[in-house]
Amino acid sequence: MNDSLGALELWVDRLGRRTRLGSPEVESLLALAHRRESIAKGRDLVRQGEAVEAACLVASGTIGRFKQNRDGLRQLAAIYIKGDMSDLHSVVMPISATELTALQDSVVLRIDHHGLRELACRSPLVAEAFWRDTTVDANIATERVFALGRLSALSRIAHLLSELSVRHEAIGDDPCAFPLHMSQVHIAEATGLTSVHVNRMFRELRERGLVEVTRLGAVIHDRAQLAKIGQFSPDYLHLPQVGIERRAEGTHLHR
Amino acid sequence: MNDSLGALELWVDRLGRRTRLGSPEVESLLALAHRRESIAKGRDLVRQGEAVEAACLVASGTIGRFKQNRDGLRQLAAIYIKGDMSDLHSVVMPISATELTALQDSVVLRIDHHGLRELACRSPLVAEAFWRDTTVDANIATERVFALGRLSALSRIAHLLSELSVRHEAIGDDPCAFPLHMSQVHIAEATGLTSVHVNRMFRELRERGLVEVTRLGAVIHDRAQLAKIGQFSPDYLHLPQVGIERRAEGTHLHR
DNA sequence: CGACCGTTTGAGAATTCTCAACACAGGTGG
DNA sequence: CCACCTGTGTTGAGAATTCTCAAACGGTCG
Repeated sequence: MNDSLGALELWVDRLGRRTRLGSPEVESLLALAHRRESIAKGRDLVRQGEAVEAACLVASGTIGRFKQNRDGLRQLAAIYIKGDMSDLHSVVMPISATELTALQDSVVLRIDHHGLRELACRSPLVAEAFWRDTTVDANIATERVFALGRLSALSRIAHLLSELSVRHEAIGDDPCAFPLHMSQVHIAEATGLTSVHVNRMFRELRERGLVEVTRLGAVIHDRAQLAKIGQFSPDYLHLPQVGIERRAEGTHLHR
Repeated sequence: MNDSLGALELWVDRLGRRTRLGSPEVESLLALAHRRESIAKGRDLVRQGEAVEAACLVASGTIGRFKQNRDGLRQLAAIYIKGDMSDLHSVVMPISATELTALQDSVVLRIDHHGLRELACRSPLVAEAFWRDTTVDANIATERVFALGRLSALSRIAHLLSELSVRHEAIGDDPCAFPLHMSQVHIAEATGLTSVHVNRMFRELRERGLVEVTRLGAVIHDRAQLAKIGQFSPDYLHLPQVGIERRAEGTHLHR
């Protein structure tokens, strides 16, 4: 699905929407060397405390960022889908404080820090674009703090689904029917709940006619209501409608 | 204590520890123009959605970053003390997704984006230092996600106090007796609890002989035990060694 | 077929919240 | 100087949400 447009193009496109890059910069970003790598479900890309020398761009599947402690307590702190750089910040902080794990069979592109650094040093605009990209990531973390600290179980799930809906929309998927490459256990790890309770909340959402989550993905029937329950407002994602409108007028990417 | 050392010096000093800056860079950072501003308790420095043109460096008091929604639900997402830049990221993301509020009477230095940008454009090292600084901020947010999602009320509070202890230590305060310029309501807003429950947990911590929190500040009697309860390990702050180990020379504080 | 992973459901337990009341300090105006 | 008022901390009791433990089910894959 959507493989016509590569992950690198998606990522650079988004960088370019948030930062006005010149075409030489765009060219050199698109020309970044990378290694394609398949990661089986449950496998780690990066361990906690590990020093990395490349950043990971998600090409397919879903990558989760986990914070874990000795007791095995595990919290899913971020979810990355196609076109997301899961650890661009590793360029300036190579020792990972968290762990990156494939939530489903995935493909990532490893891009050496070296190349990224070089571009950033050569062009302040690129440096700015990188910094801005990781800042959006931080925004998402802050939003999650809000959700975990102040929302009920149902709302947290609604919030998460709303966010994923918008992010999928931004990469050309149907915002109301997108694949959810994660189990209910993963949703629980992301929302600070138990999988048992997540299951009950899914039922609640289903019975209210808002969302159906199956193995195949999420089908959202009432996006507005879902966003309302989840206290969700997409500003913090900085995905200006630009992307959405542009697509409406022409080539829809299929599916 | 450390009032001899200004906030700007503290901040630049920390930048320099995390990024190897040349002395011209350090000079120009220290020479950054700024406006000193007193903020009364409860007053906003920055509103949600507002476009800002300057970043705020905390000189005294405590500044909180809040995420709020229409219903008045309010979550404290970050706490800034002396020497912290509360919104360096505003340089690349001028429209604030959160709100900055003084938790106590505070003094901040407003530093125009213009000057910061200029330095970052002129020196890739400075750009890197800035990016790295905001990445630590993101690390803290991620850590908070972990605490909110996976820790009990008691642990969350222990975690927060442990973090504040280390951060105060890093700016020259006594790590076991530092001012807490926040009310129990603020602690509750930070930990996703009610102030009533925070109060009970404080009692629990007091009765266990671990911490005493009064209007004057926090007095930690058993730092190791507190860190253990809070599942706290200070790596993510990227502060340690330099400041601390210089004194203890080789001894690891926790673990 | 059997094993396994993920989902689903039930029932009781634990944590945390809500509501309510009171204490105590500091500041304000009479 | 006192009365009052507001903000903060403290405590109690019952209620609500979420967890834990336990069991069963269905699909998928070797």
